[in-house]
Amino acid sequence: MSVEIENPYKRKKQPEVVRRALLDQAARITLEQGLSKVTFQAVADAAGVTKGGVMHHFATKNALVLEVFDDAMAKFEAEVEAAMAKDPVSHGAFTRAYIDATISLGEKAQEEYDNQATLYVLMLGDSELRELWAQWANTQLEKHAATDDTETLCMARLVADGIWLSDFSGINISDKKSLHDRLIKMTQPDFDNRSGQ
Amino acid sequence: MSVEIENPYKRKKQPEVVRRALLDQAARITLEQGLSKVTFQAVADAAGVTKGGVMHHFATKNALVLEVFDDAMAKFEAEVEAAMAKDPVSHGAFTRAYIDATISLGEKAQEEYDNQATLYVLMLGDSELRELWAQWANTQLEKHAATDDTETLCMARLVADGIWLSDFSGINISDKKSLHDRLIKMTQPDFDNRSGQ
DNA sequence: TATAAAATACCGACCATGTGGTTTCTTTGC
DNA sequence: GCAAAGAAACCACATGGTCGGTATTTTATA
Repeated sequence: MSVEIENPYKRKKQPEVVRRALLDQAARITLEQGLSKVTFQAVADAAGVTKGGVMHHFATKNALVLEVFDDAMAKFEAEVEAAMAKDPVSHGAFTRAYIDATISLGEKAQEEYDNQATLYVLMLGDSELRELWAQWANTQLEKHAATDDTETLCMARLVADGIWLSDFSGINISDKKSLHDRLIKMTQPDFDNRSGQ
Repeated sequence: MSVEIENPYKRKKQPEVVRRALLDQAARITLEQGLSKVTFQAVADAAGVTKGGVMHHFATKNALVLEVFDDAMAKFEAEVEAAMAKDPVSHGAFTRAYIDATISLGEKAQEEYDNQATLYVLMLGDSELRELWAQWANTQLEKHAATDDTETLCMARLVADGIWLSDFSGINISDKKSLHDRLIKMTQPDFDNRSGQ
């Protein structure tokens, strides 16, 4: 029953949990305060470990940021693939999934930090990450060229990106839901035929 | 462009030229290496003055960055207004101008593209600047509500933003020119009537 | 199964460097 | 002469990174 200070070394070792926390906190700080505020100290404090602890998991800051980015990209990819799996229509399936993964409507779980925003903020601030992103995106486009290569579909994806940008910077969009529905309609197989360009 | 390095103290004093060089170099570094590399030292070196010289013009780093941003925003605004002035059609004039100011086609001067990119990179990395940008954009939207408030026009602008994003990150867009033309068509007064949504 | 050894997880003191910022001084131009 | 332009030396401090220590967990071995 003594009030002795616990020996900090005696804390339970749970590398996976700590590692996860470090990535999450680093992502949160990136989003809320910008990449420059993602310091070993800040991440360590946020995750409840010491700087040394962080550096045990991530040798350099670059490595840390890279892993945060990879993590975000993996989540994004998973989200897209999950959405595609549920889509019965093949034409435009990738585009629909991309749109839904990119645009955050009210219904989307907001409690988790915004994964897409982390992704974009990181890549826009670092040319190396930008290349990784471009590589991923271009690969995806090639992969789904058979079903998602029309100009209309490309445009729909670009609108989604634009919406994210507007949202993030705080620019008003009058009716996002309506716009979203319109985008989805644009991805229907017969859209380009039934309505003029 | 950059001020020549002559014997210190003996160089002619040209505060306006130096100031301009500082803003330009800071913008260039922002674009090429990211906001974190914009240090007094780096800007000073690039412009051929000393750190003290930079700080004579810009008391703090925030002030420097803010002025770079203001500068870029002013240039963007000027570009938009110039384009609008030349447009005989009122409906969608702002949107057309916005599109042309945002998308960099071959014919467009590199400077202007760089300016736009600087704007976005800065604001995406700093929440304070983001607010400034949102404020400007929202004001513009209000101002041109009479001529540019339809969902189609909003969408066209969002595509333009999306194109910039793709361009900047290096994602392939098959036929940008064609897309651009399509966007411009979307801004015609009778677009929403003559072709289905 | 017991135990020693090796590997891992994490702490905490330390260091070198670059940063934003201050101050003082010299030069120029009116 | 005097204010502005700019140089140059300086400072405090946060940062990325190193290093050696300590506790826990896993693995090897008997």
